[in-house]
Amino acid sequence: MEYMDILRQGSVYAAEHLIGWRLYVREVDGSLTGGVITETEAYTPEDKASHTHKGETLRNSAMFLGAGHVYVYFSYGMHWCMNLVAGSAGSGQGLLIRGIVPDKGIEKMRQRRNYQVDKLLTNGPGKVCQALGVTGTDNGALPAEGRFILLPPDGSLRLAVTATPRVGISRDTHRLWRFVLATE
DNA sequence: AAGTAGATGTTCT
DNA sequence: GAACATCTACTTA
Repeated sequence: MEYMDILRQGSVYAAEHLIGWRLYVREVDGSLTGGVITETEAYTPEDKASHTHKGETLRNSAMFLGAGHVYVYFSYGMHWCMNLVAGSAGSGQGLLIRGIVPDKGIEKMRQRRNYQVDKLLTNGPGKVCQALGVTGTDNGALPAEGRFILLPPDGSLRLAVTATPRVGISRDTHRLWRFVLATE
């Protein structure tokens, strides 16, 4: 399946089924930086923890652009976090990229992350954006425009996906909308 | 190994 | 003012 077909199914479906896919950013020199998506969280308008729960605002407007767009927001006054927008235009749903395992451009990520040990490079949503160089200027972008690239899982990988409660929220904590890749 | 505090800006009450 | 889809450094055991 194409990644767009997965995103169009909605954020919960996409958050689960994009685990194992590879997310890359194209650098200005043309090289790729990124890796395997290992952790995601889904958000929908019905969900009280979602930025879109109270409708469209200036900050969250990219979440209403429809499947395939990128929503980047500024978190806790310090960090950028990126989502892939899912569902149809106007539906206001997306999935937060919480973690990847780098497999391209690792040296660039180490520099951007101030030479953290590799295990800590991209194991959190703020860390992912810092390592990939994603900021507010990427808000509203489309992968089709070439800066973001999504590739299917490496066929040799055995994918075991686990659903858990989401991290860092205080409302609608009962939803099992965090998905992690359990490697074996 | 586990817990706490501090940084810091935007959004909402 | 308070809360916040976070991260790091520093404490205590």
